[in-house]
Amino acid sequence: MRKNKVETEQTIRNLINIARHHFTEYGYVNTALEEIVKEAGLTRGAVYHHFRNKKGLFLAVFEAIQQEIGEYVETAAAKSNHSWDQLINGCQAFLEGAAASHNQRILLIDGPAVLGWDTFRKMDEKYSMNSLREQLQLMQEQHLIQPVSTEALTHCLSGAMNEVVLWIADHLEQKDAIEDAMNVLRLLLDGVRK
Amino acid sequence: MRKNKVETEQTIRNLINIARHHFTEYGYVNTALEEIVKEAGLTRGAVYHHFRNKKGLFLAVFEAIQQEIGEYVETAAAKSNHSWDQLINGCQAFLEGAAASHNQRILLIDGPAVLGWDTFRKMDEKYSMNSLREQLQLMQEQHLIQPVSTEALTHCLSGAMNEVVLWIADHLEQKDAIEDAMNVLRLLLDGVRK
DNA sequence: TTAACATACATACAGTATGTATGTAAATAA
DNA sequence: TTATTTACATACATACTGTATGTATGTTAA
Repeated sequence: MRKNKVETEQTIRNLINIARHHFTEYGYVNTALEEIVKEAGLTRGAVYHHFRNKKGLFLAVFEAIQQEIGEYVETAAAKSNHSWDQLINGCQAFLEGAAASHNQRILLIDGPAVLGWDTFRKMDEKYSMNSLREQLQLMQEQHLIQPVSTEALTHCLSGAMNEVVLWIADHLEQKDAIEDAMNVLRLLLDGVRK
Repeated sequence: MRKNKVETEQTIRNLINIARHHFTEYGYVNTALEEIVKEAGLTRGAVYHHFRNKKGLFLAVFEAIQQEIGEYVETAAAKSNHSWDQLINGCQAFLEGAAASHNQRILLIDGPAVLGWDTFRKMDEKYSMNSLREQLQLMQEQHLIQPVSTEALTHCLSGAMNEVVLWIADHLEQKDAIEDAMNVLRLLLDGVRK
C-alpha cells in the first residue's frame, strides 16, 4: 500500500488538481474536503497527512495558479526589448491568464478572505505584483515614467487589473473585453509616461 | 419582554453595530454569532428572527458601511462645480472613507468572498461604483475624457482605488499614503483626459 | 535478513458552528 | 376581550473541521 517518492508526488499533484476544480467551481467554503478525497479515491486522512489543513491545501492550489500566470506574464514580457512594450505585454498576458478558466475566484475572491490579507499580500508580492513593481522601478530609473511613489503606482495598477479581470470574466466575448480594458490601461499609463 | 417598534429598531441597529465591530476585528469566519448576541444580551434566536442567516447580518453591516462612505463621497464631490474636481474630490473622499476604521476588511476582503461575486458586484454598483460610473459617463459626454469604454474605465479606477486603499491601510501615517496615492491617481487620470 | 523505524494513509471521535423547529410571553389588532 | 402577531428563547439536527490513533507497507542498518 505504501507508495514510493514518485507515486507520492503524483498523489499530491492529483489532490491539488482536484481541489483546484472544486474551489474554482464551488468556492472555498462550499467545498468539503470529503468531496475532494472521494474523487481522488482517498480519505481525509490523506489530506491532513500531506497538508497542514484545509487552508494549506488551498494555499497549494493558490500558489500553483499564481506561478502558472507568473510564467505566462514573464514569457509575454520577454518578447520585447523595450521597457514600455514589456509592461504592456505583461499587462495583457496577466489579463488573459487571470481571466482564464475561472482562476479569478481562487486568486481574487477567495484568496484574500481565506488566506487573510497578510498572507495573500505576501503571495501576491512573491508572484504577480513583484515583477510588476520591478518593471516599474526599472522604468523609473530609466526616466520613462514620472517621479511618483512606485509602491502606490504598483498597487494602483495591480488593483486596476485585478478588478478589470473580474469584469472581463463576466463577458462571453472575453477577447473584446480584454481589448477594451487594454485601451483604458494604455491611456492610464500614458498619464504617468514621461 | 416583547418590545415595541422603536425598541425593536434599536435592537436591530445595535446588533448591526456589534456585528460590525466583530467582523472588522476578527473577520467573518472567525466571528461566531454567539459572540455577537452575547454582547447584545440576546440569543441567536434574535438574529435568526431579524435576519435570514449569518450572511444576512453581514450584508446589513456591509450595506451600512457602503452607504456611509457613499454619502461621504457625494458630499465631497458636491463641493465643486467642475466635473474634473468633483471626480478628484470624490476619489480622495473614497480613499479616506474606505481606509478609515478598518472598513476595508468588510468591504474589500470578506465582502466578495462572503456575499459571492454577483451579490458583491450588485452592492458595489448600487453604492460606490455607480456614482463613479455616472460621473465618468457625464464627463465623457462633456468631452472631458477620451472616448474609451466607460465600463472598463470605471472598473479600472474602482479597482485601483480598492487596492490602494488596502495599501494605505497598511501605513501608520495614512495621510501621507493617501497623498502618494492621489498623486498617482491624478497622473493616471491625466492619461484619459482630453 | 531481520529488527527498528518512517511513510501513507484509514478510522473514529471530539469540538464547534450554523440553521431550524418549536415554544412562549407580551403587544397590537379585531 | 379575544385573536393574532411579534420578538425572542430553547432544544436539537446537521455539517464540517481537526486530531488522535491504528495499521499496513516500504526502507535502512546491524
